[in-house]
Amino acid sequence: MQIRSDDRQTRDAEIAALAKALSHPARIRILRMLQAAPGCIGGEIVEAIGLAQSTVSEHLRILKAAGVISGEIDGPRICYALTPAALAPLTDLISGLTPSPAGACCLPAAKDIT
Amino acid sequence: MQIRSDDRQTRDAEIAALAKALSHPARIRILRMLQAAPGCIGGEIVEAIGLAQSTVSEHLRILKAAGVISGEIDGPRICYALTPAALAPLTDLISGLTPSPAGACCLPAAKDIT
DNA sequence: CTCCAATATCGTTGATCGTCGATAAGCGAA
DNA sequence: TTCGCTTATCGACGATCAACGATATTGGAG
Repeated sequence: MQIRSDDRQTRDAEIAALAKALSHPARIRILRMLQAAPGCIGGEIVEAIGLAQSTVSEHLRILKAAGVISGEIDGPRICYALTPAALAPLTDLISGLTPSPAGACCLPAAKDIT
Repeated sequence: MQIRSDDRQTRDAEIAALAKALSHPARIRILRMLQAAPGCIGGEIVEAIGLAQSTVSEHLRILKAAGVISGEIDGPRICYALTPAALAPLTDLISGLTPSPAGACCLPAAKDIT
């Protein structure tokens, strides 16, 4: 068994899955809303987003599946909270990217263009 | 004039677009490959990814459209370089997310469960 | 118990995505 | 010029996504 390559592939897929969870404006909005509202939030999100209740519920499900938010039952409603620690693999990748090795690309000859 | 709300919507969409650019394992792989290879890279990506040349070209186009990479023409081939500064809006959002206000959710009564 | 409010789930429809093969375009070499 | 190599573009197909309305489920109030 190839634990090594499987690990690399798995991590790429995991990071891509996290990015996909953030790849919709409505979900970005939800995250910002939860960040701004320290209190309990339930169906207020539905009103603020302006989409159908079932659609917002689906977005919340996606965010919850990615581990970015968590839902706690509070009577008839559900209280969502941010758990951004789940984004660590994504932020680790991004922070590891360095702008560019300057002239490391394409060798000396390429500079003649200027 | 609601420059404010338009700005917010636009920024959410921009952030979502950046996340979407990172939402595929092959594109994550390409970024890691460019990070690891300081020299010029062309069709080597195609071989390493294991997908069709046209598919890889499409992934490169998406990354370039998002501003995450840049392509410099070097004779018949193209040299790609990382430009991760374009990810700033995304990282700014993520770094602004705080884990959770602890018991700020669902008011005092909710604590009885324990 | 019944009723009401909040949330989740189901089924569908239109749009977008990922992938491929085939083909075109650009550029250096001979 | 023509030849060969590298990259981009063009359909086309299947899969996934986003959105909705309608319906089920859950839990408190009366």
